[in-house]
Amino acid sequence: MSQKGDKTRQGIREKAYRLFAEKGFKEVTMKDICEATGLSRGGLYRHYESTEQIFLEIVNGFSNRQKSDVFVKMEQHIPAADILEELLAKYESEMMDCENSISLAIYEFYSNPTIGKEDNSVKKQYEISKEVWAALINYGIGTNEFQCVDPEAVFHVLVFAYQGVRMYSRLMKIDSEIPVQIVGEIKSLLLKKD
Amino acid sequence: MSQKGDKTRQGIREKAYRLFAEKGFKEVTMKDICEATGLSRGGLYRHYESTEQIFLEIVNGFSNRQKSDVFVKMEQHIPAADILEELLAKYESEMMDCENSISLAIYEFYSNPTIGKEDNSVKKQYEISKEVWAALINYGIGTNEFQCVDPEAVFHVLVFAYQGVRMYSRLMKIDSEIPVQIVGEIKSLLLKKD
DNA sequence: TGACAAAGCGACATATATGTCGCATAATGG
DNA sequence: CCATTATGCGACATATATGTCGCTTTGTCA
Repeated sequence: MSQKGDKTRQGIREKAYRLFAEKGFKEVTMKDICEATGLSRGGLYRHYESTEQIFLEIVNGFSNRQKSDVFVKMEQHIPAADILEELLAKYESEMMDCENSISLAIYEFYSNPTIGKEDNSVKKQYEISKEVWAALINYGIGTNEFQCVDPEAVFHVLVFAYQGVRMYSRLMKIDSEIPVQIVGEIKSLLLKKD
Repeated sequence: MSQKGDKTRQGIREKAYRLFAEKGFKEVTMKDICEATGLSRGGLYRHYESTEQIFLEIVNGFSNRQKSDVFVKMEQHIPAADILEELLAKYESEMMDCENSISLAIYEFYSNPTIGKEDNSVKKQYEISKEVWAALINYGIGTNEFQCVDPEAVFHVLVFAYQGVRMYSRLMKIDSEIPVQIVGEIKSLLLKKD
């Protein structure tokens, strides 16, 4: 039952992801996605009825993946420092992956008064992200690897300041060392000196 | 000669500014600006031929104003701490002024591959901003009010991290204390303890 | 105040995106 | 293998934004 449809939808999401990350949400049209996937208009509309729907399915997808990743590693008793390292690396690679990151598209999507006003998927993603970080930090405090810090504060610095820095340095086309510094500061904020 | 035209153009820029700040760059159409100003299509096109042109004129306008403001105050030998306070307050009020700030629209404008690719106005604005901050910080170091810090680093933290935090806290609809904390940290980074 | 220029108007042609529909083709399961 | 359903196609109607143009109205200045 419908294996091909699933594959097509996944292909659509993958192609659309790159488009959203490169151009932002509003800049991407159904026609663009048609061209990227090789589907015709009718073919695409068969699976998704709007860019909004595609976007939301992408966004919801990867916050859930992130969540399970970290929780699985904590259950395997992998050192908190290692999980932290990996999570930061994932942020890093996501940002580097495309000319511009998907984060801005998410911001654009959510801040736009005409779209996604009653939708709370992005807020939900934020809650999930916060939950993941809080769990990791508390876990690290439990294993005596991390200092006693406020998980929420660390999360805010990371997600907000770090991504803000990334965005703006890319905007200004600066090879700024600031993002690297911030990652370093987050680590030193968390990790116990020994 | 042409006083009315100047006044109309200024009105267009003022109305358009609010639209860009609220909705981002791409979301604003010439028709929107018509409605906001009360002008007809033909009337608007008489003055500006695209939203891009209007946007650039706005952006170029206010970085130049900021520059002269700070330099005038330094010439009047106003204490560096006071100028700093005022500049931070201006950032703050600009961010609070609209539902969303113009900063995002600037980012959107510049990062969009299809627009403003060869234009360097935004980069120029960045250079001007950096120049202003560097001058202020060096001035404060000269008057022995500020500690010896790297002006560029402070600027980056301010513009990048601060605005990133602002953006994301608004995105997530959080009444975060982080922006306030960051301003506090910038001040303590700069000001000498006495 | 009258002539000329500037500003403003709205209909029109053009371009592009959306969303739909009947039909064609390909996959699936009995 | 055939019937049925899922998938894919492209033309079409609709909607919205752009940019133009001839005409009217309003300023401006000699």
